[in-house]
Amino acid sequence: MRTTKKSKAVKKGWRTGTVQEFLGLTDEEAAYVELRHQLAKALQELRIRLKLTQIDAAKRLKSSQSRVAKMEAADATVSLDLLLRALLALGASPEMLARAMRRCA
Amino acid sequence: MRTTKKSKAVKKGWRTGTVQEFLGLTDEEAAYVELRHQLAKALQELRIRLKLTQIDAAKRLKSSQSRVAKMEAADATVSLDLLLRALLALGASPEMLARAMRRCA
DNA sequence: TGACAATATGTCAGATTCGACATACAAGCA
DNA sequence: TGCTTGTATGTCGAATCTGACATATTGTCA
Repeated sequence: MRTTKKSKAVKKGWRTGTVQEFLGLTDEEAAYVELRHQLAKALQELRIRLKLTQIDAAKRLKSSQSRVAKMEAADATVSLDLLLRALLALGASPEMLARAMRRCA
Repeated sequence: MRTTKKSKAVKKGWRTGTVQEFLGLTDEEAAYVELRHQLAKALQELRIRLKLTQIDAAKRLKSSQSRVAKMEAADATVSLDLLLRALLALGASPEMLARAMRRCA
């Protein structure tokens, strides 16, 4: 939760804390979840930049529209493995992946 | 194959070409394989830096020694998913992951 | 409003990956 | 040489992940 959002919430009397605290996640688990979200976002951005629909993307990935939607939503049934392979298949450079990872820090 | 190695090989009359060419891999497939290897290497380096045996590491990862060995060998039965979770569990920072990715480029 | 295109969600059988175990191999030391 | 410790490899039942399909939701334009 960003600080700005948090302080506003505090003023309004909300109980605060990170999602991590709320769910009782360890640091690795939190990092893992964050990583998935960053990669999912990167995938969506890349697809849109390429002006592809999810169906177009699915064809390139030899997958289905529904799975592409789940990838972009970082659905629990989607592995990091699939996310990374999808990014590479759409032509993401290692640079791009590295940048996405950095965002997690 | 690094250029230095290649030129030496050429002098000795070896037929050359990348592993990628030889196996007929697409760019994404090659990148995927390279990524796995970089992460596997990073995992081993991290474990050794922490002065852990594979058995110690396995305990922290709630896995087994054999699987740790396979992770470090980038065995085909090990997913990127597992590799990344292992790295995070040993305390690798997103920075460290990003650096490993960069090495692929 | 209705019709259409894009995206999201639920489900499932088949494929892949998991931890665990057995066992083989390698290096160092008595 | 045998013994010990650390690592590598093969296998397997159970768990997870995948593509595909059906269907629901959302957004946009006439």
